[in-house]
Amino acid sequence: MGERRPFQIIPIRQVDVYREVLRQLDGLVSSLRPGERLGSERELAEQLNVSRVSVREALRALESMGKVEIRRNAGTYVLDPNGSPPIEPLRMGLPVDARYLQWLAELRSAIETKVVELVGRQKVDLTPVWALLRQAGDELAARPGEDGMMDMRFEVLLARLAGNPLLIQMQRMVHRLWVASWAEAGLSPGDRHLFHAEHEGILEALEAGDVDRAMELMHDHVDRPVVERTEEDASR
Amino acid sequence: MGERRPFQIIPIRQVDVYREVLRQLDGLVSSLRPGERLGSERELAEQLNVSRVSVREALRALESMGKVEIRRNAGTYVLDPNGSPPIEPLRMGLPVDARYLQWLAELRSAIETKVVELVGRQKVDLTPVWALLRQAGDELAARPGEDGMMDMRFEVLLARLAGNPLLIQMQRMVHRLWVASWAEAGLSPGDRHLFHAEHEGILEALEAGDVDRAMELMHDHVDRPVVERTEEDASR
DNA sequence: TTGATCGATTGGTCAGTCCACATATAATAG
DNA sequence: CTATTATATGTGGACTGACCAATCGATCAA
Repeated sequence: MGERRPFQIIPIRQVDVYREVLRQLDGLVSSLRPGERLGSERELAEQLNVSRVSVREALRALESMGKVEIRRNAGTYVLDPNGSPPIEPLRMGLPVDARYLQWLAELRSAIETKVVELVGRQKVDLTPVWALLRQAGDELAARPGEDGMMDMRFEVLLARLAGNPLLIQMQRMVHRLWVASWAEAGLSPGDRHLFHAEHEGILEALEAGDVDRAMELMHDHVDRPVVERTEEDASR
Repeated sequence: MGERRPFQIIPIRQVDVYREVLRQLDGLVSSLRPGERLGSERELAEQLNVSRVSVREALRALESMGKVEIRRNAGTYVLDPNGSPPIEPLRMGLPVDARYLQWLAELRSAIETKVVELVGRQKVDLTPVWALLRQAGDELAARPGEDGMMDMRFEVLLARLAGNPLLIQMQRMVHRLWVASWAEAGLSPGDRHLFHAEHEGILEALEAGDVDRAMELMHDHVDRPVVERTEEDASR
């Protein structure tokens, strides 16, 4: 090659088609409301001037991110960003054993006590919680066997009153992990009558303005020793 | 159609190729160690007896889940499952303002106080933390301007001592959110000398066995009022 | 030994094709 | 007219075969 270079050689802008498609479709999804339908794969491909394959790969990525739902023969639809967050990032593929359940309980306790603290400090109106609790008491008397997810509903409502969306989201993740893990371990959810009584105790402490006591009660309510224990947990 | 039906018609089991490929590749990834290479797309496709397209879609999903890294012209490699978890599920696209930073601080406080509590209750050896703190003090004296991520390193080490992987993972997520948010808001990280002193205070309380005081110190250390405030935060 | 070259491999992308299923529309039997 | 049945169309799912650009090694020449 000669040393004279009459033309300035500029590297061609290498667009990573897939990334770009993902970026644009992600933006499109954000601009749409939950339930709305994206164009068909063929439409999107044509508008973006890329092949259907690239669109499909991007949609798969969005799907695995939980942002979008792909319905066979029906189209792709935007999901509610507040709907059940993924728990894989937290789970980390750890085996569900007694130790794991203890870790989970500690996590729950960290969050729930914070919720109680925030609710207590802000002196919010607790009437809806009392209403929920009373309804739960009626259900408990009528159908003692039913599950009803009372524990969950109580704490979700409380977290909502705390007014911290990040805390709510985190609670959602931990709760999902919680139910999944207990189901996987095949353990019973516990004494619902005891739970109900403890809920009342926490609420009463909150109403009385005794935040510290409410936090302590919540801590004991959530972070109790796991009944079934494996062999290596003999100590302590 | 006649009412006589000599043949029993059984619906053919329609396997969803993509799901099945994803399932199997996910299992393969779990069985491999971080850094290991999956077979080439063509190999995997042949082994699974599916097309390259299906393999690629599954790999994209695994990639967006952070389980795998696809390197152009080089292959697909298993990622460290402990490496920086995704923060999208927590972030929820919320705007970063003073309120948001307050929420984040509350989340941090929930986790960090729990960490302190666990460390305190287990009476673990705090020598490595002291070592870290001393080193940080030296750095602080030598290069006061440097960042060094001390706050982070201190709390990560403490969380490790607490021995709860779920808590550690959650802390990772919140920390990533924390640094990202403060950077986005364009705020200064704060008085590093003060932080250092507070770290020492927390450690001293832990060493003295005063768990409650350590928790309180950590709470105040993390959940302090945000300096810059927006207009609508006049109240309170 | 050093440097250039060639070829095989790999992920990225594409066009085109076929399939199964769903929905809406049109045709038909009652 | 109604109700049922064909039919047409659109959708995501999957496959094939091909080409590209970058990378890495081996081979070959200076």
